[in-house]
Amino acid sequence: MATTLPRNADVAEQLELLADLLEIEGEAAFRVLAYRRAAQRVRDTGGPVAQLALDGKAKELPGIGATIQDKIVQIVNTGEIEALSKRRKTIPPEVVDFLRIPGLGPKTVRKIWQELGVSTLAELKSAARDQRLRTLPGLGAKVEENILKSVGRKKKATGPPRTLLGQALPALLAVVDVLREHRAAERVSEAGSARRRRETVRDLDIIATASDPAALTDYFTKLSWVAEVAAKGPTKATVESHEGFRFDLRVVPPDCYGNLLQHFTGSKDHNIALREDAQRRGLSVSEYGVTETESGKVFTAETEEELYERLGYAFIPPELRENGGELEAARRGELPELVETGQLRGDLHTHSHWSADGKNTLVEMVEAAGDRGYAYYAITDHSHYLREDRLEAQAKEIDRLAKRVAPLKLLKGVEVNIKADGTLDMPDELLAERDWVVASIHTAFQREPTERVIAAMENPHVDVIGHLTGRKLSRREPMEIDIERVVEKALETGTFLEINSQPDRLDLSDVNARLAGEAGVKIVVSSDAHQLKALDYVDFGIAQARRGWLTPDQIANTRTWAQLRKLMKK
DNA sequence: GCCGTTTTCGGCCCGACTGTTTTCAGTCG
Repeated sequence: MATTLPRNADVAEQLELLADLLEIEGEAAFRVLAYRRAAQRVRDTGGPVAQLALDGKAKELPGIGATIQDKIVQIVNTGEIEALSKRRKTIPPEVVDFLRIPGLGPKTVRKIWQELGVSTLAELKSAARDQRLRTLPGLGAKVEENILKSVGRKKKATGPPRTLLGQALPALLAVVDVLREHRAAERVSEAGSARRRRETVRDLDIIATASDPAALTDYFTKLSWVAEVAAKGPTKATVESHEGFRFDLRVVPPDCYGNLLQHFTGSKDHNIALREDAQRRGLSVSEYGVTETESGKVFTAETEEELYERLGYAFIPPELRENGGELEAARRGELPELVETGQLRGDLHTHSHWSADGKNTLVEMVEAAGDRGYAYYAITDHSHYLREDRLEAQAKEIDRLAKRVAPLKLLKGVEVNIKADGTLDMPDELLAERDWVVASIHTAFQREPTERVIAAMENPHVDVIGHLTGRKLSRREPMEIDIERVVEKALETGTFLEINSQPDRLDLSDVNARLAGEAGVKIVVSSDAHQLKALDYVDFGIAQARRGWLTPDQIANTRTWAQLRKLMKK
């Protein structure tokens, strides 16, 4: 029954929990790692892995073998992996939560649980308060202090929340600028998941070379906005800002800046795969250089390009470094030429004061679009604010403005709502008068969203589906959209799919964007701007497209309007 | 548990920091 298949996120969650439980049991580290890797692979896969497992094809995914495939089938059949059910009976549920406390790893958790019989967070707290933890070898006052501090703060127990890239990146780049001003600083760059432009980030990573690393590290920990210094050494420090951002700084000598930047940009999975591959070739890779195991000879790189070349790869753009096949592609010289922000010729999803939630007037928005150098610009105010005479009034204003802003081509668009029953809330004859139609779901997210989207795509006037899954990062889960059926219908009908650039949407996700792109669906990158500065959000949308391996050819609005029209329905 | 231009068995990334220690295990990224 296709409708009851577990989602990839659910499968991954079970694999991760099993890994945690095995680790607490003291299982061999590599088996634990195998489950974690499999979980990550499931998360990064576009289509339903449960279906692949049923078809016996899940084991073709890297990191998933026959054993884990069987366990995924168990989830389909009984709802849970057997080995997981079994261990749940012996390990108290809250003991797993101990792992979320900073400084507590599996070894320590196991010791506390087994030797002191502590099995809930409340018991853990009182054991710390009563100074009973320090009776265990290897544990002292500091651990107790740490537990008392973290257990009280509920949020901390699950780690700091992930922040939207759209909020974190400006803060990160500002700190980078401040560090560049220091006399000891030579080169400073953002790194980590923010440099890879992941949609949300946790730690904000900065790397640097410096004439005096200790001085720069020290300066970093003493900046005025630092609320807490979590770790500090001569070449590495971690601090937390008052806003709650965690910044990591790491400093190395200038001649291995390329090695460091590559190392600290990650992802972890990319680096592990790269190092395993290097090791098979007799090379050991670290942030300081590439060492030939035999001779002990060390190769350092001032740039990432040199480093990847030394290891036998084409340069891999940061957005692709997720161990999603980029290493193999780079080895063969088959990486895609990724789309860039400057290649967008127009914005095809924008709002003005004609939408009640639009913050700027039509004139202001259009002039800003002109300043960006766009060739075309679609005004797609919400359909429900354009009832009766308002629609005509808005159209007239666009017409007047169009003459003034030529050669910028203004498109009379609309964002039409897909209603709960799958029909659109603007009649076809009015849609037909519009140059560009975005159809989106804004309500009744549980009501058969796939069927409704498919119905919308069958409408000959609908050009693109807006923010397909309706997710709001860290606020609203995506709708249960069957992406493969949507992709199939998009190809059949010639409907585009949007990458919505709003920092809390970024919808399509990177995984879905890649899936759609590979299938041949054309993607539109749009700002969905409701105010002037939101026009810049396309930078995030383009980053998302790059993370989806998309080339300019796959992005419809890298084309001229004349070229784009030829791709549209009929 | 997974995987293979040295292997279907025997390996499995690498280094920094912390706390508790007199040389290191555990944790973290």
